[in-house]
Amino acid sequence: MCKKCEKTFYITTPIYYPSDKLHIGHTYCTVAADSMARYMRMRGYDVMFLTGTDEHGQKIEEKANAAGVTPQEFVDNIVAGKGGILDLWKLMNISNDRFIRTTDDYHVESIKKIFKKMYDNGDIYKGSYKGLYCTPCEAFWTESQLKDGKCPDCGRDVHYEEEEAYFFRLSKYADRVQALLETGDFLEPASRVNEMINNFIKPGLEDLCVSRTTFTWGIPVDFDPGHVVYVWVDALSNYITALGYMNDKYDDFEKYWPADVHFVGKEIVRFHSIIWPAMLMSLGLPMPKKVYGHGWLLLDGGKMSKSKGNVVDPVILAERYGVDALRFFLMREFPFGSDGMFSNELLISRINTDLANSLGNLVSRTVAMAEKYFGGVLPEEKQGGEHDSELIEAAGALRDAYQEQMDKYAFQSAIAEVFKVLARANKYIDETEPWVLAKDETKKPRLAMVLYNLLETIRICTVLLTPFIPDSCKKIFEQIGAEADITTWDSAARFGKLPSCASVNKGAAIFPRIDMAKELAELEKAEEERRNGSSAD
RNA sequence: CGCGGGGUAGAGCAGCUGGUAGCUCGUCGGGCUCAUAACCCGGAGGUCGUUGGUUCAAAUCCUUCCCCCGCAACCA
Repeated sequence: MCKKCEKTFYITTPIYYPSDKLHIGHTYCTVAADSMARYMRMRGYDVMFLTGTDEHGQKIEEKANAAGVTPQEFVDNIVAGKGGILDLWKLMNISNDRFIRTTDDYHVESIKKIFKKMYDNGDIYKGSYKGLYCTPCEAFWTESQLKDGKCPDCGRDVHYEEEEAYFFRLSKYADRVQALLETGDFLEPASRVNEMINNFIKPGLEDLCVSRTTFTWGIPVDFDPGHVVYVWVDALSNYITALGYMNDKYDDFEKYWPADVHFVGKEIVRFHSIIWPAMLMSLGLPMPKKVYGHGWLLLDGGKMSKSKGNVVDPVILAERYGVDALRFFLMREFPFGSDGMFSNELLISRINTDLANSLGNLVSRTVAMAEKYFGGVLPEEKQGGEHDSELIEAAGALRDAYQEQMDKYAFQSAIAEVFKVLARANKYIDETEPWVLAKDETKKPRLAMVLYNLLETIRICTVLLTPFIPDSCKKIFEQIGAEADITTWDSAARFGKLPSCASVNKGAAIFPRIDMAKELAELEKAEEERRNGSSAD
């Protein structure tokens, strides 16, 4: 197939703000995007999976000053330094095709041109920003933000001030943005649409201030160097600059744009569903096909935040339980569109129940029986029997049910479908009682059939779990003796792909059980040490 | 009355285009012994936040109030 005829799929995560180490919430979003990307690759799509970092802005500048380094040095360390963001994604087995940093030369070059183009279009104009200003905090506040008439940050007096600034004519695009939000399934989940329309569109969209003069860590406005470009204009554009829009670094814009989906946290839905479309309208570009606002992981009912000190560190969990176990938990436990409660107890419980008991143990007992009763290679002669059809039908219908959920980004439901079939397989063992069959030489053909059916069911389930837990699935394929050509998406549609004389290779337990009580205690200690350690440097 | 989401078994959730309340975990009892103290079967446990209404029938539709969370304000 020629390059142009290939089906493409472009998926993005937000570009994260490297003012500090990333936590489990960022990991959640990135793992979701990674799982989707792997799924679409398996489906045969030419996938572009982009993630990156949003490195400009006042907060970074302040953090760098406090640390006594330049802003560039500061972000370099957090992004590319030891234990930084790149390392985290490597650890989490993230398969992104590109990684964009907003300090990359090509991006900076593009932003200047994008800003200029919008200006030339008449969509950016010079005006003045008026408001109540707190001098020590260098921040504007609105009347409603004030606490007792004082700065909500430092509690000091504020005063009225005007500052020269550039504005983007967001108001001009209000109707078109509203139409976009109201038609089709541009923004999901649907509940977010009402939120956007009621909160922002209906009250009237005001033009957006898109330049700053109070700090310098940003991309300078080409034609007015005292100003730097507002970080959101800078950041949102990453989705097109990373494809080579208005730069020479890449040349895939025509191929991949518009994006198939932007995964974003619910707090930045507004930027992606209102401001970003308006910017694209101004640039005369097509709209992304979908913005998906996922939920948050909450701790004890509250938001995870650095100031609360209740941030969950994905590195500790991945190192302790395995990357796949953590990836699996995140995708299996929470409905993607809504918030979910995170706890270590829940994590361990899920790993034990699903990965160790249901899946791992099923593989283990099946492979062990194949070794024990047949020396690891099933005989040619087989005999069907009671209970077979139900299992075969369940496994045969699984791919369609799974696909339906995946295509809706309902990862939790897709995985649940797989585990229904795994549970059916465990039940099948009880029904057919292979250990009884093994005692009767004349029943060997029946026994061989039973084990074959189990191996096939495991194979199909494992293919479908591959996007979520790729490394573990590879190990399972090795154990059940599945060659690469029967680990594909197509192969998951049909029961009976394993060679009749399937041969197995028993290995170590893929998902060992975790001792809940012991681990909870040790985890707490590890996180405690982490906190103390990081506050010291 | 700023807007949005939610309050369903001990915990976490589904059901919400109305028709005797379901899933996972936990718990209790039983079965099995191939397997990672795993697997299979069964039981107990809920007046579905509150008030009033519509209906033959309400977790589901309308209404009152209470509570939690989020957004608005650069935390995924």
